[in-house]
Amino acid sequence: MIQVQLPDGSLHEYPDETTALDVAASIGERLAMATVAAEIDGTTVDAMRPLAELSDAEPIALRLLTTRDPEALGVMRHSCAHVMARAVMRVFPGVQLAFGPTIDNGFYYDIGLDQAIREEDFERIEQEMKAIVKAAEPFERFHLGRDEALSFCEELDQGLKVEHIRTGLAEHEELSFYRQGEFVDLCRGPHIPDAGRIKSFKLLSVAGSHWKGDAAAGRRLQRLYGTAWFSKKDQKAYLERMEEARRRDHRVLGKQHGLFSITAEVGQGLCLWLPKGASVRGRLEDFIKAELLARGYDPVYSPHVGRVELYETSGHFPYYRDSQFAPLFTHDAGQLVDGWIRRLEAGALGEKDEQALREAASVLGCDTAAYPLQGTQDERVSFLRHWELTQERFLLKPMNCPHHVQIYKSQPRSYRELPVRLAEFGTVYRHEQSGELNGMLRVRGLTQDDAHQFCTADQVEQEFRDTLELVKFVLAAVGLDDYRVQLSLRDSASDKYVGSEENWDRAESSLRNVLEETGLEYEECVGEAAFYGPKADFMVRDCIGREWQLGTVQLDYNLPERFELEYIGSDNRAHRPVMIHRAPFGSMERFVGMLIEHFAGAFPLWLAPEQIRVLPVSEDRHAGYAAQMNERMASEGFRVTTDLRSAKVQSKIRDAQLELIPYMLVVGDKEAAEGTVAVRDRIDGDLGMMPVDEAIARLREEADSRQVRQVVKSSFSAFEGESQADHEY
RNA sequence: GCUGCUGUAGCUCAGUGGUAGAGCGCGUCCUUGGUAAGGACGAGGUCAUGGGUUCAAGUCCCAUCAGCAGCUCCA
Repeated sequence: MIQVQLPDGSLHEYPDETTALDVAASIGERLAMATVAAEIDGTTVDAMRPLAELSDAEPIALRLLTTRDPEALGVMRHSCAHVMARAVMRVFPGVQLAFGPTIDNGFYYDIGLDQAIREEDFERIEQEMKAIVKAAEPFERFHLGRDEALSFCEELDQGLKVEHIRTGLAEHEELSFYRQGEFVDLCRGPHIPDAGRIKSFKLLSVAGSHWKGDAAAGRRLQRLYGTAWFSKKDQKAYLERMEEARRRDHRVLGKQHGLFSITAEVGQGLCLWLPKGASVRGRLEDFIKAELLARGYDPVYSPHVGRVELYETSGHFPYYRDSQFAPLFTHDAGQLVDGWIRRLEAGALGEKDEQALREAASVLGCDTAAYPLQGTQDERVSFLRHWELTQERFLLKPMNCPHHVQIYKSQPRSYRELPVRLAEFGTVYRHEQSGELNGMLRVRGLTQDDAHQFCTADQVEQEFRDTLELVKFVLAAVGLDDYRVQLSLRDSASDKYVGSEENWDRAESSLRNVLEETGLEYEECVGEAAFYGPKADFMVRDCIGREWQLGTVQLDYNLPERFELEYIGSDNRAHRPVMIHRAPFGSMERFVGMLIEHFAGAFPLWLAPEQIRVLPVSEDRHAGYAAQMNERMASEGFRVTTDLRSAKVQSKIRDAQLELIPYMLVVGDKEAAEGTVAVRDRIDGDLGMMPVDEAIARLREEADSRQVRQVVKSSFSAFEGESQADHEY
């Protein structure tokens, strides 16, 4: 007999072979039906395995995982991945199984297959999956020793599994498998008792991947993504959420509403801010700038390029070379010599090529007569470097700090003027891998809302507190109030960090103190800090629950050292300041991209590129009064246009609604006669006629208080079918 | 960067090796209207680019460029 303790504390006795499923059945049939897996000693396990096999504890603390538990969802999805793999093997011969894990909201399975699986094939695979689910065959676990397991996988012709046992699982003496009908997979589990527990699933996409994530090895796999749920309703809600996210895609909305443009003509990852997008950005920048001034920042400007030496000193140029635009040389031979050095250093230069480079450099005007062709690699590199140092080399700046450091150094600093806070909307260029580019969210030219604070170690805490307040204030202005902070700390066991132990301790506890004191949700990530200092990243949740990593605050003990920054302390001696990098919103590109998705393109009044549209009822009779209203609104500081097309007012309203203009002023005979306007709100519709002054007061109040109204539609039903625009925003 | 998919009018997309299409938008004209689509006519294309196969290529093949999804990366 075994003793089992349930979460309510009750103790029960069961025969030796009892499984979690048996326990559930002993409590009730419906519970057994709903039981998907079990939790013993905090780990999720198969419900169909004998409990005695899983734990030696007396009693065994058992928690049944039912369709209500999130852990159960993961188990079921993993089983669904097996079902999918089984179905794929039925449809396509010669499938090599790789890995099929659970991910957020679903699962995937990586498979090797010569033939490309296309979305058109999903239907057939899903049909097979349905048949498998309907047959509701059990998942059966069994174990094999290493040798048996290897020959078993070889028999099954699953070469990737063989390799995985040999490499990834080299230390496992015994390997577990799950059998479901004709399908057997090397797998740690756990799984659901039988396939019938999968109530709803759908294949979502297929994409390329690599064996063990190693692209260099060049072993391509196909990754099939799917989702699965315990009810059709949950799945439908999930798919609707996905659809909602897709509908908000800033790349689509940005094009539709003329906010920004990224084209091949201009260059990959290089964003053009169209007038309307520039307007939104301008409002945000003005707003942030005003805040910075109020908080004691000094705005500065710096050029878009800087001498390479700056970034060599900072250490970034060599380290991030691959993700930077190539340096600019004023000498024709610059690029050539640069490539030459890199080839030498990589040891990838043959004698013949070296001779050719020498001649070419000479043709381009670099005197290589004294080049030590017979010398060591170091001697040759140093000859070239010496020449390079006599040349001007520039870099499109990949970050603003070196320039700001130079501004700090432009005069001697006293402790009395600290902290020095230098702020700039600084545009930087990074040559991101082409596959990483994504609309405005990942670009190659971006403008950071950057600032560098130079302060003493005891000022760090206050500076961090101020930055948090700034972030809070600005995020509130755009209706974002759900965010958390990821605090990255050092791993005290490692010695890769610069800066004194004492400074780190002090800084880390300062950051933690401030976070505690603000009551912000935060998590500590030990070992995630940069080598030069701890950092705090802001994770913001938008109105449909997606999390965005926006800004960051980073302490830096490295650059002050490398650039030999100093200030004169009260003791009349030189001290090294601490430097704080902070870009609370990351980049304007990313922030505005996120806002487009957050607002689904419908910006609040204070940010809307076009705030008001005047709609004359009759184009020829009311054009004069409309022009008068337009002028009045413009003189009150609103961004306003007038729709002078000879269309019906209904049609003009429809267009303005679809263009997400916050307010429409309908003007006709009545309004012209009485000096009023009929106000239509994008959200609430017709507000009726009112005196112009009242309309102005109302809109001004909304804009000045930066009110954010109706960020998200509560119901998704409006998006179904063709009538998607009905009363939408 | 790697893998897969895609590239046709300003936008969204049809298009079977044999004459280039639709809806929306745009222009002109008619219409002058009261809170989500008035009507007629019209313009608009080197089918991403460059090669190839073929009597014939938007369609098939190769390369390049770009986009999308994923992988890998992100100071």
